[in-house]
Amino acid sequence: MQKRDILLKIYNSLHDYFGPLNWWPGDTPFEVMVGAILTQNTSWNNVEKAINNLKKENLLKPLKLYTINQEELAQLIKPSGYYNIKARRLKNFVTFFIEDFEGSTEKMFSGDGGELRKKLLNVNGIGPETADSVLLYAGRKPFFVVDAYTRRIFSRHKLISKDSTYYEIQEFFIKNLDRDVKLFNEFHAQIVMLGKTICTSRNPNCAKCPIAFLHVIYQMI
DNA sequence: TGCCAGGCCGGGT
DNA sequence: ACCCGGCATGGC
Repeated sequence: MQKRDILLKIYNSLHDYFGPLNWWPGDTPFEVMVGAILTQNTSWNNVEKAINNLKKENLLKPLKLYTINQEELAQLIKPSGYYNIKARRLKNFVTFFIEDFEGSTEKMFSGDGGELRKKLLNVNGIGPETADSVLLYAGRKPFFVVDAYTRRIFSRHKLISKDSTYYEIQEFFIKNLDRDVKLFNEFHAQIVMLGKTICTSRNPNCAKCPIAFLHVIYQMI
């Protein structure tokens, strides 16, 4: 069986099992980008609290976050953890967003995303996963997002090596899938859903994966 | 009750 | 080029 067919089968199984997930949770592309920074190594549940604090104060807008005092911002996003660092990272990103694109997502995402990705990685506090999340979920550009769940699940099932780099894992998916925004969007969401609901344990013997998913994996190896 | 969550940076080898 | 400590709240 080809890698390509394996991946597609896994995707179809997950999609059948969980149903369409319609990611990313967020009302606007700007909210998606803020969420992408706040969720770094943090559960989404905590991020929602921080985002709600910002919404409640009507601060979830580029210019508001551009002008707000960083210490005040830190207090508001406290529930999301690492709040001092994340306040600084949000400031860095919003400054970039305002000064390079006038706070316009249309301007920001006008290209194919290749140049933008490099610029995003130049913003202190934005690494490869956050950059790809921004590109895929806020900008609808076909960049596959790799996260801890992706690495854990796919290496545990021997589909990638345990110590592959971010880019090696990303290559594995991009090379073996059609470069399609909708597919990349839904696939990553399904992987996170799988990890969140039944596979959060780091125990390598974890056997709580959904039957449909396991069936596909064990059929191949 | 300790362990973990949708990473990333900076300093040290 | 890796490796590692630090960052921090809330849920189970």
